[in-house]
Order: sequence, then C-alpha cells, then structure tokens
Amino acid sequence: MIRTADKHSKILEAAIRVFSRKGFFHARISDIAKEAQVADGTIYLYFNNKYDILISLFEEEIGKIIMEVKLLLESKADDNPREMLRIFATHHLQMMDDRRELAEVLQMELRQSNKFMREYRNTKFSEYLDIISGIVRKGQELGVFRPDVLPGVFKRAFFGALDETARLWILSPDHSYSIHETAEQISAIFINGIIQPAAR
Amino acid sequence: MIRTADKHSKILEAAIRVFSRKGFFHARISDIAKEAQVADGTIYLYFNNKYDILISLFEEEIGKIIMEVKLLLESKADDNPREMLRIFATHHLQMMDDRRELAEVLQMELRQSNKFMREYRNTKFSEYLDIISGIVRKGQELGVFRPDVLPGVFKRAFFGALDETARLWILSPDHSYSIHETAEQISAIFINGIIQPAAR
DNA sequence: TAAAGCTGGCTGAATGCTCATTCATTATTC
DNA sequence: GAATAATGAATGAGCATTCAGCCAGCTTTA
Repeated sequence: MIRTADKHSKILEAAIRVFSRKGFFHARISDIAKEAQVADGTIYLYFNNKYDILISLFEEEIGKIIMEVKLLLESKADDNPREMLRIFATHHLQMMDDRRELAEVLQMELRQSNKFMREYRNTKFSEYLDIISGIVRKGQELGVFRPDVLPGVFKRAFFGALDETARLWILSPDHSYSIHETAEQISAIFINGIIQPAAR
Repeated sequence: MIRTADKHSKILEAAIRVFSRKGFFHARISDIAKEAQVADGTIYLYFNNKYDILISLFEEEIGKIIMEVKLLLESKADDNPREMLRIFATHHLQMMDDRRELAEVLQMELRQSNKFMREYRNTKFSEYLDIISGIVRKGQELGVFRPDVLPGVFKRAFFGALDETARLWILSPDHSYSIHETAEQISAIFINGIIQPAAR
C-alpha cells in the first residue's frame, strides 16, 4: 500500500466505469474491485452492499451537478428566466456529453432504482428537477411566463426532453447535431411554449 | 389440459405483470411460469431465453400501440398537424395510464435493453418516434410549423416530455393532474414552441 | 369395440454456473 | 506490538436452463 488515496471515491469512480460498461446487474463486485485496484473485500469496508454503491453514486454525483448548475445560474443568468432555462439545458447536455460514463449510469439505472430499492426516495434527483420548477415560478412572478403553465408538469417535460435527447448521444455517440445547437433548439421550443404572448 | 389457449400470449401477459412487479432482473422464470399457470420448462418451448421474452414483449406491445395511434391520427386529425400532436400526446398518456403494468415495463426496461442486448436494435421503438417527426415534417411542409425546428430533435424532446411525465404517475399513481389536463399542457407548450409566428 | 401404439405438447426436478458476501489471515501504520 | 486497514479464497444461495419422462388424444390394428 503506497497511499491510502481515498478509497471511497476511488471505488465510486471505478463503479461508474464498470456500471456504464456492463450495467448494474451484470457488473460484478470483483469487476469494480479490479477496476479500483482493490480487493473484493475492501469494497465492503466502504459500502454495505452492491446497491449501496449505486445509491452513493447517485447522491454524490447528482449533488455535484446540482451545485454546478446552481452556481452557473446565479452567476450568469441574473434573474432572467428565459436565460436560466437556456443555461440549464446547455449545462445538462454538456455534462452528459463530458461525462459519458456517468451519463450512461444515470440514464440506465436511475429509473430502475425506485423499483428495486423501494425505500430509496431519490431526493437529490427531485431536488434537481425542482430547480426547473423554481425557474418557471420565478418567470411567472415576473410576468414573462404564462401563468397557466403548471410548474410541476413543465419541470418533467423539460427534463424529459433533455434526458431523451441525451440518450440518443449515448447510444450513438457520433452526434449529428452539436450540443449548443440541440440545447438551443430545445430551450427555444420550451421558451416559445411558455412565454407570455405579450412579452414576445 | 382443458384448452391449449394460446400459451405464447398467456406467457407474455404473465411476464408483463411479473416484470412490472419485480423488474426484469429480479423476475424469476418460475415466477412467470406460476403467473401463467404453466410449467417452467414450457416457457422454453415458446421463447429462447429470458431476454427473448422481454424483446418479444417490446415488439408486440409497441407494435400494437403504433397501430392504434396511426389509426387514430388517420381518422381524427385530418391533416391538421397541431391536432395530431395533441392526439399523440393524449393517446400516449392515456395508454400509459390504462396499462399501468405495461407502462412500468416499458419505462424501466426499454432503456436498459440496448445495453445488455447489444444486437437488439429496437426498431419498433424507432418507428414509434418517427410518427412524431413525420408530423413535424408535415407541419413544416404545410407552413404551420417553423422550418428551423429539427424534426429529429423535436421527436425526442416531445417523446421524452411525455415519457417523463408518465413516469410520475407510475411512481405515485394518485395523479394530481388529469390525463387530459396534462396532455393539453404538454402539447400546448410544444405547439406554441413550434408554431410559425405568422400562423398564430 | 377395444386394445395397443404413437405423437407432440407439457412437466418440473436436477444440474451446474455465477456471484455477493464473509472472515480468518496478513500487511501497514504509529 | 497494538491497532487499523486490506486481502482474497471459501461459502452458499439463487436461479436459468435442460431433458427424461408423462399424458391426452388420435390412429392403427385385431
């Protein structure tokens, strides 16, 4: 052992790579151990079981993403809800493209997680979605977004649109459209869809 | 043996229930067999293996959905692309709500399928998405939709929005919004987003 | 008419493989 | 020389898949 080098995150990073390659169910603990250059048993010193690795991974990574995008929104969008949607879209797609392996894991496993881990409520993910509904509410207060759009519906529609688009890239990584072009398209559709006609 | 009663579809229907309850990986062949009132071995007379059940299920069920929605579009939307989007959205959500168990399976497993069944290309699903891009192209030809919207991006965004919304219902079946209200909201956002300003 | 033989669908217990998890042992650190 | 951290072989549970045999109904034979 040369260095202790934070095994916890070393294992999580290895897990992202392995889960993205094989999917959660086909990934063996021994695969993750090998990838993290650690013994099989060591993993159990840091995590309770295989699911716990996946959940920790969600919490930590989505947590980071939330931080990033909140910072970006505060620093660049000075209270302009249209701009905020555009920034959110661009950041989401950019992140999915930069971190392909993480994106695959989130794409594939996030949906399942509620299924087989009944007790796990995925609060970080809800928090991520709530950034969108927050933007909508702000836009409605400022009178630039139509008041009849339900923020709770909009947040899912907007996230779903981005997520499904990102899925295309993951499945066939040679995108025909650029990130900015796509983020632009999607936010344009939604902004035109939600904007107050008077404000146009 | 009283009746031969089409074991193939009896097994598929059982599989939908079991997969929706436990997820593909946790579902045992013996669970499906019991649910279908059939011996474990019988399943292998109709399907090659566990994956084959899932793939057959996708193909057949998505095939039915495609048929339904195409019929509906032909009979009710007489060449009005705005109306077509509204019909597609309503039909999709209605179907996900009527067939909760199927919806769960599609939601949870469709994403994964490309992962662990590398060879399976999921052509039926593409066909379903292409209905949307077809509507967009038609709208652009007729001059009611903006020509700068990319149909290939729009189809994913629209589907993604519907799919993510449906997911909410699956996770917490006591919807706060009605199907029609939601379908209305989503298609309104997208129609406003894609419509040619002149045509407004 | 009845017994005997066939046939193809169906059965479900047995097989064999794949791991997640454990824990006695070993290495490292202070 | 404790105490702490890490190791990895052994355990045992879980389950997809197989296949030898069963059975219902039909055909042939006497």
